[in-house]
Amino acid sequence: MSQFWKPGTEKPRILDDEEGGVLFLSSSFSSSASGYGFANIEKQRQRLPVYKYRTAILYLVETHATTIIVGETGSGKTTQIPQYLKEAGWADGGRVIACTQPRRLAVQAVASRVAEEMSVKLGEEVGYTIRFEDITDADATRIKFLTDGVLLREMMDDPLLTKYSVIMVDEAHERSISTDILLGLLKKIQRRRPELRLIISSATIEARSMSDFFRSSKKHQGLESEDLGPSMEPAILSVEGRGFNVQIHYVEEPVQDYVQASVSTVLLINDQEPAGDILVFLTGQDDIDAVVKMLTEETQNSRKNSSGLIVLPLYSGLSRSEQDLIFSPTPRGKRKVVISTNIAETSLTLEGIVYVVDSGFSKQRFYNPISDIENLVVAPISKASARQRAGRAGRIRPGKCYRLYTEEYFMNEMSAEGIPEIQRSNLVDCVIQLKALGIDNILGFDWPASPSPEAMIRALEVLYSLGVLDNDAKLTSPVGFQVAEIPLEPMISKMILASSELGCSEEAITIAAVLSIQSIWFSGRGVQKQLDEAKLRFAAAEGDHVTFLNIYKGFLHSGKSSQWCHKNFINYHAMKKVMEIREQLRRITLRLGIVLKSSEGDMQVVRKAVTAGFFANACRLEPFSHNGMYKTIRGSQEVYIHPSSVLFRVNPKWVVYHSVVSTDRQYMRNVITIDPSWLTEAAPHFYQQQRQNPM
DNA sequence: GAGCACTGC
Repeated sequence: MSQFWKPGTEKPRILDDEEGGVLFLSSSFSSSASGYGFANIEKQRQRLPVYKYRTAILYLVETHATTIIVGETGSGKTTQIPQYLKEAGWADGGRVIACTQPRRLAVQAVASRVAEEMSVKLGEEVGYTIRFEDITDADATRIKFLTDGVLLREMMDDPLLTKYSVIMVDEAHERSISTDILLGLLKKIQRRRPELRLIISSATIEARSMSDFFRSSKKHQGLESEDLGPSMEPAILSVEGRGFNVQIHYVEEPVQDYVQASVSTVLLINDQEPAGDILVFLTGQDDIDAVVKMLTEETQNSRKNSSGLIVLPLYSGLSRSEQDLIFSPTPRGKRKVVISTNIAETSLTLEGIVYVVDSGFSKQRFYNPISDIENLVVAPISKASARQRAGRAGRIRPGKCYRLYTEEYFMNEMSAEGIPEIQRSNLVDCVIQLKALGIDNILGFDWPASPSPEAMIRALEVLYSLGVLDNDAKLTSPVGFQVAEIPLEPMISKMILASSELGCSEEAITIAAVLSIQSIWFSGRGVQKQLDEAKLRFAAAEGDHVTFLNIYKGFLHSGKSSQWCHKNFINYHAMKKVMEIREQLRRITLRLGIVLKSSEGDMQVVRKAVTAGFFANACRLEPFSHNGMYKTIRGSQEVYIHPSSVLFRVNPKWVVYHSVVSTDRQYMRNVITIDPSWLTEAAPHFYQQQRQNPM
């Protein structure tokens, strides 16, 4: 192990490689103090790296329709730029400055921070909107933070987003589906509203390609070069961050087994490096549990330094209390080692990390439009992710990042950016959203990154079979518009609409709410057996959906008690979320004129309603199958009932599923028994067509 | 016999 590492080249900053084409403005643009009160906060604000670009930013926004700001974390761009814009008058005359984030937590955190800096009450001049929470005042709010998903929803009522003068899209480098749709739509809006200003902000963006995207609107616009109005040429500005230097180490030879290599590297750091916590990036729970186990054994068996290690796993499936351990301060003389998934790359920030070990891999979603199945596979990360991971070591002082791959691999083989989510996903949600916004030519939509035509066509097919789109691929009335209005997967929305006619809409919105969250079960480690036993208490012969109804009934009966949840291995926070979504759905369905009605225990109509939404996911048990193999009716794909389902090992002949998870096999999650005659009833042409053209 | 991470009127 001693010659295992070679020190990487000393680099002044992590983000120095190949950000070609980024304009770095000279300090001659630096502005002076703005003269706003509250000396302490004002001083703090002035110390942020973004401050010296204040005048430059305002100048660029004034003169360019789109400004692209490349800035590392800690530059202060998210909190400061909206304030600069407001100070410069962009919120005068009742106009609003918007700033979008991909995550709810970030929206709340940033909004509170800005309200505090401006000494205003949150929800007045500064507000935020996320699902279930609108902390804004229609008359008073001038700076509004929101998730990009909420802004997309706002476009359904106000397609040109007329109340906003400037829209800042933050974290654009993450390239989430919502961000990409939003960018495509904002570019369209810009042609109709030349006065609208866009700021695209991002950490390690391929600024050039984003700029190309916004520039190309010019050619569509024909003659527009009157002297008035902003330049359509996007401006690019780079702002440095405030992180500390992170020294990069590479392995000399490719590692065979990154699990083993992570363990050795952690022990090596612990042996040879001064105090400071370690963060290890692996791919998933399996890897993580393996490394935790190996390190824990090492700690217990060794009389050496490694006894000072506190080893903690981190992934989203952990319970709240297990996650809280991560944030407790490291005791003196000890060293914390956090073994994490990608969750620590963007969603969670750990303080006190000085060393990062990067396996070079993460689990990523890939969608196969032919089989219509999303796969979760271990894949190499991008350079942008590698930098992001390394940056986690430089938050409190200079740190080190140990990459479990060679420098040659990083330089020559690692791709610069990850594949945008929109090219790795099922597009049903995305297509219906665009249709609802009046975008008829989906295939011709101007995307920052185009999804594959196959995926697009598959989405159109599914929506057509649901009766959401007509022969001309236009939204049907009323079903199409109603499905688009309900903020759920279209198949779930269709189930709700069908339930209205079947007289079980109360049950349907409960099922819809449960299917919309990850899991309602308590996910602790080492409680598997108790969890299985608890599940049996609610299990229904019809399947998981009916089981959810039993749980919901029990929860209500207990007075929504957290102890009841605890006793039954149900996640109380998840149940609270179910109640919130259900309440939202209740309001929406009432607005759509759906009468809420319970089937009073008749589960046959409930199963019919599920079938009406999910007929495309119908499966039949293979005759003579001894291992529970099913085949999908639509594509003859081999699938199995997931072990978490109440129908696991029961293997009824006909089922529909909610989703498939794909590991070594394709597992159906959330399964319900059906009668095959309901399929032709629910979707006659879909199943007729299937018979004629078996796929 | 098994789960990357987010998110929505």
